[in-house]
Amino acid sequence: MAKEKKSGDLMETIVSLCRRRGFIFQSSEIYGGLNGFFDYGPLGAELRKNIKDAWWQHFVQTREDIVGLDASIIMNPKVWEASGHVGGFSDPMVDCKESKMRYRADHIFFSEVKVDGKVIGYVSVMESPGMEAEAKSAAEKMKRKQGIQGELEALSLRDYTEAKPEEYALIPSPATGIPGSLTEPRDFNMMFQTHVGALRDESAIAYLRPETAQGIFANFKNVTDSTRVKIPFGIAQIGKAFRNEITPRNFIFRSREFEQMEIEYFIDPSEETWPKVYREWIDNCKAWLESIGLKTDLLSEYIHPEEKLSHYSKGTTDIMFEFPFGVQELWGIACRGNFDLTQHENHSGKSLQYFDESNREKYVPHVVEPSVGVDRILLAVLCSAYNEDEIDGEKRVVLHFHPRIAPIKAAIFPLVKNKPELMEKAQALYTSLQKRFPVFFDASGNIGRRYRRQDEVGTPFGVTLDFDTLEDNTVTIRDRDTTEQTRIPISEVASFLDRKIYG
RNA sequence: GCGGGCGUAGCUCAGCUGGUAGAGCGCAACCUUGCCAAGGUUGAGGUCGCGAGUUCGAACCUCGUCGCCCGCUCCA
Repeated sequence: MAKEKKSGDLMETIVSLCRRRGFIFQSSEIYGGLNGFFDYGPLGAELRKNIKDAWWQHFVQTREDIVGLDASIIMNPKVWEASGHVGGFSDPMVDCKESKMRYRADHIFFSEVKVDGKVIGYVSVMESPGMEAEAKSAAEKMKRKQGIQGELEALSLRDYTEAKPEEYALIPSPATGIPGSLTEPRDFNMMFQTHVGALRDESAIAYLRPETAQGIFANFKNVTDSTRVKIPFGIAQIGKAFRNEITPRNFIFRSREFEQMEIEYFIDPSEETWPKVYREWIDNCKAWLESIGLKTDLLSEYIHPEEKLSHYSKGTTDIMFEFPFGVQELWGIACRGNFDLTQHENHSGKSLQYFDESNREKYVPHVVEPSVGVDRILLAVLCSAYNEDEIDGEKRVVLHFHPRIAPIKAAIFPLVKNKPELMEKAQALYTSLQKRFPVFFDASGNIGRRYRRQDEVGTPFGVTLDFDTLEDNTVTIRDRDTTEQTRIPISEVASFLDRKIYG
């Protein structure tokens, strides 16, 4: 839920930095770009990979109860019928021709106004807790205005998707009250379509997946048959998903091609189990976000109100992040019951039951689903890390990335360029470190400038070789955040970095 | 998609009432430099988002298109 807006300036600054230093570019920019698609540059690609690796390591490789999966992007279209995406993954929209507002059709409610069985007009209201009362008072006002006596019948509110074509001209817009100013509902299916095989007819239609979750559900049986997982267990997946969003916005926050990191954590169906697991997952996800360096005070939780939940959902909580453009969803943790597996049972005709040895019971497992976007995390990481401070009165731009996810771990600097012994030694250190860490070598310009250049891309350490190095084989390590320097033997640089990065 | 604003070098911008482009920063090379964007010299980089039209002539006017920002909407 977007709350108050802050200045967009910070966002623009970050977008500009991303472009300038090679984190993120607009897709196919030389051809004018394409709305809702982005390319990750050299530093962005590293950062992205580090985020995914950190996630995979935390949630898959270091856990005994979660296994990985990498499903195909295009699947049998029946998967999307079962999941409800073919029928329901669209938002019918209506525009108000007078007020220029756009609404989701199922957010507008309307009713005919009847007095003594005679229709005297229509009222419409926006979906809200008090919409019944609001509609009733509008109906009464209409009755008074038309000077009609008699008994006002109870209103029957329906949403705008249920309006009959002949009613479009009669229903007023909630914004203006003028009948007929709304357009008819128009469908926006958000799935990208393609064709599989040479024929381009109806039978060949397929979709780019709009979420990775269904790849997990569709493989539930494969995983339980081929591994020895026991409930509770999870299946994790990182992969691209595609949604033809009506309005991609806020840089990479909502794009048309994005990457998800999802887990379906399967549990027994008892009423006691899910609330506990649900809470554990919320805490676990927050802990991971903090472990990659997101500022705790920018995180919050949003619990979806019960009346907004889908019929099958027992609860959903979003971990929110305070972006420069508002507080927005970062990570959704949803308790989806056994809806998805049951749907796939029904549509595929295959049993997706699980036999629980512990109580000799057969059931379709329930699921808790933590789902997060790589690109959203990356944006949150950038926003959280970005800072401007001052060093000796000079402004500095710095990205305070956690060393674990920083694209470059350390930069190697010979203090000056015109001393061949220094250059040689620095080169040798660089070459040896390169085998273990992404490191960067820079000998151009004065040392201060080189420090600043690395600050701006979030390199946590600067290793400088100076004249003492030639005497005693020590180097200085300069800390990005404090700018303080410590001197250590050149032979200990690798283990120093290892400790700082992996703890 | 609808409405409003915008689009000149990597960045920030200048460019008079139409006469085919400039600055600062950044970048590269060299010199200098014993630790936080120093100094000097040289240099690279723009068919003014793209495409049409008007005009003798368009960065500047008109239309279209693409993209960006804001609102409606969206939720990983």
